[in-house]
Amino acid sequence: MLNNYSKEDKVLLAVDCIIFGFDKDKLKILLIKRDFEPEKGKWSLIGGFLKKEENLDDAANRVLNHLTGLDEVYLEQFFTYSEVDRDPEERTISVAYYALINIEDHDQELIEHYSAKWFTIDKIPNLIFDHNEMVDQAIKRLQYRASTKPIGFELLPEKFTMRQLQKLYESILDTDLDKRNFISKINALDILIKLDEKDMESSRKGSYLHMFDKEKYDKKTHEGFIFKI
Amino acid sequence: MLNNYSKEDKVLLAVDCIIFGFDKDKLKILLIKRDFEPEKGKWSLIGGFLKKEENLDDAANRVLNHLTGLDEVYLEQFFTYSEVDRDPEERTISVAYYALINIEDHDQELIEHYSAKWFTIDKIPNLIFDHNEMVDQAIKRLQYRASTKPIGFELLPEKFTMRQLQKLYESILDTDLDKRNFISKINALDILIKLDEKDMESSRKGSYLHMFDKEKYDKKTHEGFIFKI
DNA sequence: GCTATAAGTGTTAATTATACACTTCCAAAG
DNA sequence: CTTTGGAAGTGTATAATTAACACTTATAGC
Repeated sequence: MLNNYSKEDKVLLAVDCIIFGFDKDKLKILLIKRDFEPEKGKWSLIGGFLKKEENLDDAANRVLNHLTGLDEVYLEQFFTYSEVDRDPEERTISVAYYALINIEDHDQELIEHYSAKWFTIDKIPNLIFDHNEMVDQAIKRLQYRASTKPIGFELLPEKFTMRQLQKLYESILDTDLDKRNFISKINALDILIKLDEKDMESSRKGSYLHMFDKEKYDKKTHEGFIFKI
Repeated sequence: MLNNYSKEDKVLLAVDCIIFGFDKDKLKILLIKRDFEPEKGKWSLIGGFLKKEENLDDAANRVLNHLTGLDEVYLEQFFTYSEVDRDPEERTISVAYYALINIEDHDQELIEHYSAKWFTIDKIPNLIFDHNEMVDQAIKRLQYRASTKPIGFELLPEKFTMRQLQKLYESILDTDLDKRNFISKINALDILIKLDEKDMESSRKGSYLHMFDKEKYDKKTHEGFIFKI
């Protein structure tokens, strides 16, 4: 193809994906053992190359679906990494995304097939290339986003207890929260449905289950409501 | 070159740059009349293609320096645009940056040479491709960043009045601020140096000039201080 | 029926944000 | 010399939000 741009350099464009999951009371990310060179055998984010006929969101979804079997997952692009030597094999620019998944949902067989493993975010191993930097930035972005949009629910089962929600925010924000203050803040938002059902796993008394009321949230947002934790 | 990646598609990677300036009491951006096809003659952001031997920050700096003659300008990458047909000429992915410059500083001749023009942000014309979307997102990112980091000063001359600073934040945040509340907030931050010098342009009484005390800000930040407006 | 354990629940104090109006200064006009 | 116009500069009171804090309740398991 000959056109106005034809003398310009082309590059490989990858997407890399930080997959967050929330297990009991820990925020975790899913990593794979890389099975090809360079850096074969090292821990890595999942990634793949952008194809001609797709945009970056599509590519990130495709890559994520390969590993987890999941579709329609929350994904947010957050930064593009471009150091000249970041990949020793060949000049590659990588667009980083993070994904939020319900850790109970993904395809266990696929995970094993890729030798993937969950790591708590305070014990991330050394990763290839600039992937550790990507993880750090993904956590920062997640902290900001989770404070301003109701995306935390993506990491929880459909029905969850207030305590689970609190633990989730504590692990995302890396801080301790006061139980009473947290609950009254959440209640003031008025975007949850409290069920009659109780979760009996965590205590003898049991703990009421809640659901995120997306319709109500959308309606309130439309009327000017701003989510803030 | 033959390697593990050799069957993957390559793409053109561009950088596009939203250049913000602050003129009197208006936030503006600098646009150029595009002088090549496609979309020749239409208003556009400045941009250019990534070269083999540079990273994206370098490319953005290069592109910005071409148009303004400026160097060491505040630049932040904020999003990568990848719709398949965003550029009708050829598949091009674009990484968007915004820049903050002191509007008095740039090279007037270069601006004229490129038929560039400043537009206030509430009167942006129709731009090529997805550039209007880029501008909208740049403004949002600037609003967030200016609330959490002392980057506003990049848009002002070295010496500025409190009123200029207030007008700047008003135009960035697109809101009115109370003069007394604003000043006491800024004073509470304790990161400005008040000079004995006055600016006599704007009133008969004159208005004290201030400077951003970067050293003090860095020291305070190191000690846990968090900038917040 | 006793016990151990997490769930659930309100009030007060402290901090932060908002609302609001008059005086001062000085160049320019007369 | 006096007057005037216009922006600069300044403080307090109220409202809203956030932070600190401890006891009772429910129930499964022994």
